[in-house]
Order: sequence, then C-alpha cells, then structure tokens
Amino acid sequence: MSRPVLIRPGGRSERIQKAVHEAVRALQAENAEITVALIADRAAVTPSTIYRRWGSLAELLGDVATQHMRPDAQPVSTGSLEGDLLVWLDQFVDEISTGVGRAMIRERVENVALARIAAGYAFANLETLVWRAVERGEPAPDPDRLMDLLVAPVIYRLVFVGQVIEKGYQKELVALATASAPQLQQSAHQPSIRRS
Amino acid sequence: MSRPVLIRPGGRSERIQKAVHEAVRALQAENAEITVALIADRAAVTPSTIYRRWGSLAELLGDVATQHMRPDAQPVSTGSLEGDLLVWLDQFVDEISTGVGRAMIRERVENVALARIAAGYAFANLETLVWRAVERGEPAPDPDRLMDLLVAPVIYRLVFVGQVIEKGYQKELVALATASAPQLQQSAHQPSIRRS
DNA sequence: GCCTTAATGCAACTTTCTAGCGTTAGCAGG
DNA sequence: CCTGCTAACGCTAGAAAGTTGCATTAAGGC
Repeated sequence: MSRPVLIRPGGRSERIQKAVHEAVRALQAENAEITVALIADRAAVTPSTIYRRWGSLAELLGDVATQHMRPDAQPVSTGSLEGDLLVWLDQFVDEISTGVGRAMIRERVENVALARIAAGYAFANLETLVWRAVERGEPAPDPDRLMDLLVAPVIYRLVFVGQVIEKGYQKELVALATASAPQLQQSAHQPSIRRS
Repeated sequence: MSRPVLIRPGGRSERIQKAVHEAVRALQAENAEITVALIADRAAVTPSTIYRRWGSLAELLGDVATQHMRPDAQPVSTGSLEGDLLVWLDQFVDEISTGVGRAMIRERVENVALARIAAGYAFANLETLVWRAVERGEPAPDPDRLMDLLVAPVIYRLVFVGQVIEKGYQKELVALATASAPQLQQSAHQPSIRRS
C-alpha cells in the first residue's frame, strides 16, 4: 500500500519530506490547484526530487493522507459492537468526506490510491472493534464483511456518485451489518473470495 | 456519465469511431499496453482526433465499455427477486471481472470512469428487477440499497483490493439484500443521502 | 455540381514526467 | 578537525503525453 517512503532519519531528507508535506497540506487547505510543480515550488524543491522520492502525485498525496489518518488508530469504545460501529462509521464518513474525499471529488485526481489507503486504515480499525466484541462474547461478523457492508457503500458513493452517506442511513447500515453477524459467521470457514 | 459521443451518422465519423473502437478491443484482447498513441496508430488515425473526440483515454475506454455492456439491458427473469438478483449479480461480476475490470486491475489505468459507467448500467438493471418484483407484489428494497449491498462490495473489492467475489458469497449478499427489503423500505421516505 | 459545415490531419507548442550527471549534506573513522 | 564515503539532491536535457490553430477533406443539402 504505497511504499513506506523510507529515509535516512534526521537530516536533509527529513527536512525536505516535511517541507513537501506541509506544502501539500497548505495547498489543500487553500483549495488551490494541486500539481507537482506547485508543490515543489512552495517547498523550495525541484520537481524531480518529488518524482524520485514519491514516484507520482498520487503516491505523494497518499503518503500525506496516510500520516493524517494515523491518529484514529484507536477507535473509541462504547461497550457494544453496534455502538462502536456507529461512532466509528460516523467519524470515518466525516474524515473521508472532508479531507481525502473532497480532493477526490473536486479534482480530477481520480485517486484510487487515496481511497485504498483509507480503506486500509478502516480495515485495521474494524478489526480492533470486532476483536473487542469477540472478547466480550458478542457475536460479530468478519471484518471483511464489515468492509463490504459499511465501508464499501461509503466509498462507492463517495468516489463514483459523489454523495456522502447520512447519519440516518449509517445507522441502518450498521444495524444490518450487526444483524448479519451470526449468519455470515457460519460460512466463514469456506473461503468465499478468490484473488483474481 | 461520459458524453454520448454524438456523431454525424453514416460517414467518415462513424468509420473512424468504429476503427478506434476495434483498435481498443484488439489491444485489450492482446493484453497489450493501451495508450492513445498505440490506439491511434492501429486505427490509422492521428492521436489528436482521439483526444478531440473522446477527451481522454479514460473516456474512450469508457465509451467502448459502454457499448460492450449495453446488451444485457434486459436481465433475465426467474420468477423471484432473489433468483433474478442471483443470476444478474453473477453475470455482472463475470462481466466486470473479465472485460472492464481486468483492464482496471492489470494496468495503472485507475479508471474510475469505467467503474462509474458499469455502475450506471447496474443501476438500470436493478431498477428493472425491482420493478418486476413490485409488480409481482414481492417486497423489494430500493435500487439504491441494492447498489450499496451488492454492487458496492463488488466494485470495492475489484477496484481497491483486486479481488473477485465468488458465487458462494454472492449468494450471501443477495440473501442479505432481499432479507433487508421491508425493514429498509420503511424508512425510504426520509431521504438518507445528501449530495456533497 | 456547388456550397456549407463538421470532423480530420498536420504541425507547432505546452505540460508532464524521466534520466544522466555533477554536487552537496550527513555520517563515520581516523 | 579533517577526510572519505554514500544517499539524496539540483540542474538540465529530453522523451512522452496532451493541447491548439489552421488548412484540408468528406458528407449532406440545395
């Protein structure tokens, strides 16, 4: 999921990485056009450096988004899976529709890479929530199923339709997802997905 | 959803359109690299013509895909919504994972446009199926909900994860979707989605 | 056949991305 | 403190992708 962007820590490399990241965020905040040239200019760096380090604009944006999303790695706990999911989904929708998502809709930056990263973090969070539920003895569906029932619709509507799912409908989705827990769990042993 | 690509019928324009479309399909079939230059070359046309007519490679591919998908505009009828959905979803997954989808996964052509078109046709088909069900007096969810519960997972996995959903899991999804029919229908009157 | 007009071809041009090469900054060993 | 080593950078040239203006061509109407 986008290369780790390894660098020699603490030195010129780090300085430049920081400068570039800040340039990107500044441009995003200003709602300005986002191009490699503009970023390079603002960060006082040559475009070629950006291409070398990140490979493409998409990956750079992905890298920035990654760092921005990392914070909510520990989703809040409410005591029940349904509650946890509700809170988390609302947060997820909000985050994806303000930061990352806005850029995807607004610009032509059809940035699948960004959505992919968002999905990656979503999965990690959902795993945590499911794990908690299982520890409490609550029935819980596979994180994979939750991805399909919660994250997939959200991302689908955002990327392909340009819509944001509202709280009321979020609730329905969560209800449906939690309700489907045992039934889906039954067949969890037969692999139902294959790599293409 | 991608401009209609209107042309003066029966003349040079049509000839060129056909030549370009065939060039695209030929390249797709050969698993060859797909670039505007190669397409133009094979169709004996200047690249600028392609850019003018279609605007971008993505739109051209979208146009080709559109024509290729149109045939199943009349999905088969089995007598029940669940049956209809099963057959249709299987077809949809197959189509999207062989033609359009392969291109999306294989290449870097992160072609959101294609998926969008596919989704458009999917929606039209689902509407038909739901309409039939309603006519039979069967409870049926909104086409929108079906998009979220069936199409969204399929596309999500395809585009973001590179997976194809198998028949067994398709069945689960369909079961879940049909089961959720009445419950979701209740709240169909309050709009649960807003444009961003 | 002539006229009108949409669409194409051609070529110049801009933008975006890539690659080679010399230079610089950080780091380690003496 | 000096010296050598190397990853990363800046600069520049150039390839590739995409855009635009203008002359030319081919359909269709009269």
